[in-house]
Amino acid sequence: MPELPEVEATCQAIRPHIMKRKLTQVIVRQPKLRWAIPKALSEIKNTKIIDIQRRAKYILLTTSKGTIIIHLGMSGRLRVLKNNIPHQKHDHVDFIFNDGALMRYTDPRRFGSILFTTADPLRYPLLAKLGPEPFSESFNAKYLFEHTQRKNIAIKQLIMDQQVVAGVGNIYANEALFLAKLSPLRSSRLLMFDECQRLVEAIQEILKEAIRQGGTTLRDFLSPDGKPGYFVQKLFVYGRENKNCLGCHALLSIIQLGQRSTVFCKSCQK
DNA sequence: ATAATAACCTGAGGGC
DNA sequence: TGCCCTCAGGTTATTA
Repeated sequence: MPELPEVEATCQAIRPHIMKRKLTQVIVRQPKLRWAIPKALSEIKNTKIIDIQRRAKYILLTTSKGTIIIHLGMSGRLRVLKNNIPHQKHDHVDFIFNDGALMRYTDPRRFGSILFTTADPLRYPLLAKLGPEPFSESFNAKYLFEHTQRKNIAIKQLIMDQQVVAGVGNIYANEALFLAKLSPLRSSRLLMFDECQRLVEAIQEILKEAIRQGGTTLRDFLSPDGKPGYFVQKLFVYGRENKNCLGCHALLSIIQLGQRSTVFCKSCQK
């Protein structure tokens, strides 16, 4: 899926097309996503989109009647198209606007979700316990250091925990650890304060650069305007197992860590 | 309470 | 071509 930068890119791309527009109809062809799409969403009509925000990997569409919460899962995608474009196999939901535009949710694996709440979306159970945004002031070395002390797990798994910091997924966890010269296997409790400082900075830098580039292109991520993201050209380790480390030329290792592929340089990352 | 693992799905790609 | 296997941007539920 889309990790934070891809979700951010999605928000930026759909914003000019749907901001302040009137949503006239929501067509749900396949309600079975990660959770069933609530019926209230299909009943929405003539609702203005007031704001488009991102929280962690969630997209929040604020409307005059409540908030639509969208998560793209592993393979989800949102695009804005002209109306009347025929739907294909995995085009599960269409959001139709009064100006003829159509925002289409496509998701082959259906790990994503589309939810709706009339209450504060940040209090919604799935969002309530999320950790700080990586660019917020509360995500800093002291904060991360405290979390490394609380649990004893591999540092990679710690930074992928959405309750520790929101938005870091498998690609950017690998990349950030390379940038910080830290082994993904390091026990969190053994991190020094200055290593936490480095890691915080690495996470921020890698995400910032990825956002600047418009996200990463892998199998099926295209930003909603149809352009691919370009970050893949800048990946140091992800997907480069058994290739040469771009720092020292040693062969990059690949291991499984918490069921996720983990690529790193045994020589550069300690 | 914490940590590992199973589960939810479909499609792509490799080996034979 | 086709079958079988493994793997893929995530996160929750279940088990130990």
